[in-house]
Amino acid sequence: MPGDAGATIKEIAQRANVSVATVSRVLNNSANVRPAVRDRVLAIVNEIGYEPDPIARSLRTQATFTVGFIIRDLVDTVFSTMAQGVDNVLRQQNYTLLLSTSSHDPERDAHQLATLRSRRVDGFILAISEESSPALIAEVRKTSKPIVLLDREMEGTATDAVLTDYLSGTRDAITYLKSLGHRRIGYIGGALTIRPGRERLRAFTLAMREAGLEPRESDTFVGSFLQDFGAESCARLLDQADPPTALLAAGNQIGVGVLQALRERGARVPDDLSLICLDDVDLFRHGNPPVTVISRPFERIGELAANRLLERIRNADQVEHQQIFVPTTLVIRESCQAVSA
Amino acid sequence: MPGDAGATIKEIAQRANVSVATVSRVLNNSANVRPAVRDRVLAIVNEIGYEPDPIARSLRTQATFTVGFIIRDLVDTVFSTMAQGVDNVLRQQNYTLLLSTSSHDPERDAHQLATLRSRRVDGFILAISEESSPALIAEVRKTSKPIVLLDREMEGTATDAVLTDYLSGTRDAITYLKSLGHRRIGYIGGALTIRPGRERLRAFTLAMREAGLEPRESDTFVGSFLQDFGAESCARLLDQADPPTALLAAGNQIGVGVLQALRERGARVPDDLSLICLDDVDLFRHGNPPVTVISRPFERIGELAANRLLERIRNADQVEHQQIFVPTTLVIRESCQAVSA
DNA sequence: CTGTTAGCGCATTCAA
DNA sequence: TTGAATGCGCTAACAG
Repeated sequence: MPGDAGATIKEIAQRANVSVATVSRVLNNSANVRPAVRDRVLAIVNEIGYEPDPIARSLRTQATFTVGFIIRDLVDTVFSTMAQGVDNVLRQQNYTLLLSTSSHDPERDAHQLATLRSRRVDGFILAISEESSPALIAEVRKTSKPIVLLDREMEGTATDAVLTDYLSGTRDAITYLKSLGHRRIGYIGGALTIRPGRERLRAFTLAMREAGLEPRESDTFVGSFLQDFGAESCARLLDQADPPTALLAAGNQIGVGVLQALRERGARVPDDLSLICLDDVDLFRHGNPPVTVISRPFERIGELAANRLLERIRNADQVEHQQIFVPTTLVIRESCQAVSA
Repeated sequence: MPGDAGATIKEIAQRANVSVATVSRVLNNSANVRPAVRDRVLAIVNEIGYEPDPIARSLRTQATFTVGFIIRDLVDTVFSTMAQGVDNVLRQQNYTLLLSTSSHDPERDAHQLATLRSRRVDGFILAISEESSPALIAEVRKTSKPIVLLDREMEGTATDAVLTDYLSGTRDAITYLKSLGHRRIGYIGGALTIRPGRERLRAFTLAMREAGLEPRESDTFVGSFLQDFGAESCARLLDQADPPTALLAAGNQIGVGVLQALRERGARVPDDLSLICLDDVDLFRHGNPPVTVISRPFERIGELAANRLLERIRNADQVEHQQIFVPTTLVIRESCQAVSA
């Protein structure tokens, strides 16, 4: 009897001897309903465990109480933890999360965005894989629903964003390394086609100069955020006749690759190379040695994005688009040491 | 003009000089429609980029092309990677994933299940945090939609399941340790209230006996899957006057806790303790030393579950409930060594 | 304060 | 092969 289909507003109305309109009113505790009637209806609702059909409701109201979230993948802890943050607030606010991954493919980003749009989600949180994909930008423009970008920037689109301030933590990292006597500091980072790639490099360069150090072109590698790139770049870095004494791996998978490369050639951290990684994940936190990292609160970032989105959904007439900045911090562990020479 | 709302079937009908019924027919390529008419309609559909409203469609058909997935959290790589697997197949089949976490709380499991049910998802994939929660069981029973359990068992519920065969890998692990000369092998595992807790312990015990070894009660710790429990148990294990020479950490977070405890007391792997962990995550794969693990294909498991669910959704009249078993394998790395004595 | 009515966009029965 | 009419379950005018 208590199958999925459930009772309808009509049955409640009959049982309570009122019209469906009245039932609807008490259900949406709107307008004026005589308390006696209200209670009577509510009693019946509870009795038969009535639940309004959100589909029918959505058809009428054009609101679905759902949020679409697109990320490149769920395997990377950084993204899945952000997703956890998003879910934390959505769940608490009775929104449902429609999650979908794009496999680092901007075409898929666009396609998933279209799909979620057709599903009439009330808003989007996007951590797309390519900021300047025309298909994607077109798709974003088609959407009239609010969008919050996660550490991304898209020119000419009306979006809010939660952005990481990489400079704060990077500056501390460079200062720290300098205090240990390091002068040559290498850098391995991802593609400049998304904000993290650009901004991390910019932060590094700026922090170096502020510290009176000039980053060398031969010590900085910019390519992809993937592990392989980290490994290759690290190998090339160390192949130099006179390699740097310290390295900033600007991406957690890059860091994994670096560790792998180091291990393969029997180089030891921090004895042979001082290492700082960006993004604090299990491997760095609990590794041997534990790796000093530039850290940011992934889960919190997801929560901020979700909160921002819900605010805008509820307050659609806002004009100003917000950018929320999240600072990074240096967490010192045991992967750096003073230069001996 | 190309807002979210979009055109309706009615507009198409007018433009094509046919009835809405006919448009609906070509859209669902059903029944008999004269080719000429069909082409005319399709042309207009393409021209104005019409997309049917899934909400309205769902209201009518009672199908939503959505799947609800409930897991305890997205932070643990094991779960988020399974979620990736689920998404892989759903996305490819034009289903949308409604994801929701329960924070290890069976009440929340039940609540989220109710929420997703009320959203009329076409089916569920569940990795709940407590198999015998009455609220949860009640909620599961209320559902007429198909359910696939992820490494869980619920008595008296009509569900399919994708189950891990822990014995295969565990047997190899014990055999391997025995071949290295180990006789005393410790075990740390999670609560017996969910299948992984029970089944891993059973596999361990069985494998030990098959190897002619008797697990000692003082060497086996069963409590929770969390890191803290792993750390505490490991400490207590090593506090023994004559501790075991090898340890099976039956859970990835437990393994993290073990590593942490080991590190804190300056114990080295594998010199002071041979270690095998269950579930292959970054920290073990790329740690120093890399940890020998019992491994299973997380992403594949998610895919299997999703495929199974879609099959059942499309073929609702199946009677037999399937259990799909996924084997585990031993991946030997560098965390075990032969006993010296 | 409450009931009647219309319609959200679509699929589907029944006639034609 | 096609069209007219009905209703999925609900909300929102509009009357009363």
